[in-house]
Amino acid sequence: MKDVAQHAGVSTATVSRVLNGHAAPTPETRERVLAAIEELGYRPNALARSLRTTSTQTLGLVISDLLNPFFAEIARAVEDEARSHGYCVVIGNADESAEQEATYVRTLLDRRVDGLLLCPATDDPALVREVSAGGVPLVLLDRTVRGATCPVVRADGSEALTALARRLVGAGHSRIGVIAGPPDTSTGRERSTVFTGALGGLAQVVHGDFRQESGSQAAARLLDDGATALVAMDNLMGLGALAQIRSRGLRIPHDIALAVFDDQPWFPLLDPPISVIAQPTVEMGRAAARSLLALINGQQPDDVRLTAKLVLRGSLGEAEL
Amino acid sequence: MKDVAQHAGVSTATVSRVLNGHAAPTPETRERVLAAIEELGYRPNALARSLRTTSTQTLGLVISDLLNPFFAEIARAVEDEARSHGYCVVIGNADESAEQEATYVRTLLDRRVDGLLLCPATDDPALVREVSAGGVPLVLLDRTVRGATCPVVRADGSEALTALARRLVGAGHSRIGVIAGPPDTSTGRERSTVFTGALGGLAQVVHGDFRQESGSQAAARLLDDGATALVAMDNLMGLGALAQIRSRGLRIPHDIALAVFDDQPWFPLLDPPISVIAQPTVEMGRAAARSLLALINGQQPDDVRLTAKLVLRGSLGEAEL
DNA sequence: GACAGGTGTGTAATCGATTAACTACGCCCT
DNA sequence: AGGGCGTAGTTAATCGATTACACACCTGTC
Repeated sequence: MKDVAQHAGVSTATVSRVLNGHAAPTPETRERVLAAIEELGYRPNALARSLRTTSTQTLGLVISDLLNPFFAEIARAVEDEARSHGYCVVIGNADESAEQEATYVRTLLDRRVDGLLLCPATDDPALVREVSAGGVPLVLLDRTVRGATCPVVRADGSEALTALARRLVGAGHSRIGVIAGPPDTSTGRERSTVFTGALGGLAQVVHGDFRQESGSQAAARLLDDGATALVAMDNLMGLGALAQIRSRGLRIPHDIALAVFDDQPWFPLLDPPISVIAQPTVEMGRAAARSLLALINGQQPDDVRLTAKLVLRGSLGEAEL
Repeated sequence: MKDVAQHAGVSTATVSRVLNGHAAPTPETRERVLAAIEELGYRPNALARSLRTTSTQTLGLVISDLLNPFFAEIARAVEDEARSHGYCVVIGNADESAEQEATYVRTLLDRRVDGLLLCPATDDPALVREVSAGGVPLVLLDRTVRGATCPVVRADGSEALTALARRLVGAGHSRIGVIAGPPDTSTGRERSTVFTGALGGLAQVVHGDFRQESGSQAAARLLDDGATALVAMDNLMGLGALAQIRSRGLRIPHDIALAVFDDQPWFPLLDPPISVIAQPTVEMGRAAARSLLALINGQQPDDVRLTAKLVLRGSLGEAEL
């Protein structure tokens, strides 16, 4: 910057003013400064700027699992929304591990992100408290924690799950296997609670960890127990369940009915196409980014609840179409 | 930091030394400082530290498309490797757009990342030159650019593609549709060049843009032209091709043979399972991160070429099994 | 012609860390 | 006793920006 100033025959203050679009500098001064910047290929040091202004124009996003396409899509949406407001997003991948999540949250805070979006790996409010105590704007995404005091953006699957339950019961299924998420995550618990509630006593629940392998194992257990329908509460566990079904040579929907929470582009391509509960993923990401930006600007955004929708495609049997 | 120093009855210099594990401070001084840090919940400001040390312990990763599971997996691998060396990764998503890519690269440079990993959206070496001119360590990943002067990490699919070509010809296919990537990306061009070369004159090539929709359209065109086999040079275009095949009610492999470059967890679940050319995705990401870290440490890492493998599963017809 | 008021720039303090250079304090040896 | 030396800790410069305040200059008015 000093070089630029010297080159243009002005002080660094003036260079800074030109850079930040202050009203002060004369058009001709501005011209000279811009020429010097161009000539020297100068780019301002964002670290120094942020140190001085205490604003990084950066949002932190800590997601549960980058390999889960659901979260990848969320990340993409958050980023789009943030960019359109002049913010940049730093993504941290917690890999469904609470420690790694905490590490990332702290790293991001140390780098002074202006706000933080978090898809918490567990229910435990400790980390959320820590962030709030630091006074950093925080929005929870997809999942919540016990006694959360910050805005939460999530999808509500109750209606869709109830409709799904009704349909399965109506089709005569009496042993329905539920592949649920971890009981210490809000989505893991809530989805299966709502669903099993709607099923009366017909459900058998096995908890997985939102990963393919656990879905496969859970499906194995449920199939061994004589389930005639499986519902996976997450796309990766759904993938695992499918693999298990295939490896046993079972046919959908003839031998086993299947539905999955969270849609993926390849579900319609299976034979039969898989029925799903589709979440408004992109809208969730955008809404979360918007809430966070509002919070940063001193507003108090409300929680956002978007509704998930049941999409029937054939994997539940003739009855559904 | 000043507060901590005061609290512990020492100067900020001593606090800094304790923080950075210098030999100087007495065990008891260290103890007092740590106590003060604990008590005040002090966390050092990474911006200030980086400004002073000119090192951010951060790698930049600009990928072509976060929604492409191939790149998501790469990102995950890069991050793992970086973390194990004490580095943090900032991901930028270029969405296959050269401008957005340039924007991200500049943003990351402005934030003084210690090094940059780039999956270039196009062949154009301009951006690479800009980075190199700035003296920032740079490694290209998956794709290269014309006249690249920096280390490149990629998968070599030549053998697999040649084997695939031989097999298709051997099975009697004479109109083979190739759904290639954009001609201005190295992977887009090279894969189809190698493959069509190995096919003699039997190939018809349509270029897509590494997205699902383009794969679908390309497949439509090729099927209209009477192709009996389709090969998609990327998993998303493969997904599109599959959708097109399904929507026409064609059966694999009876009506049309299909193979896809780049494996995905759900390909084996289709009926029939899709034959693919599998890339060592995780190893690519790790290798790229390692090369970049070596570059940062002043070494001169070689280019890395990992080999992709043909995996036959049934979608090419009886002949293959 | 002096003076208020406005405008464009420069000076220097500041953000929160790191670190070179220096000081103060023992301790040992002659 | 005094000089040399090693060690623990302090002072102050520095990284590269922003910005409050001061200053110089110009214009218009009485």
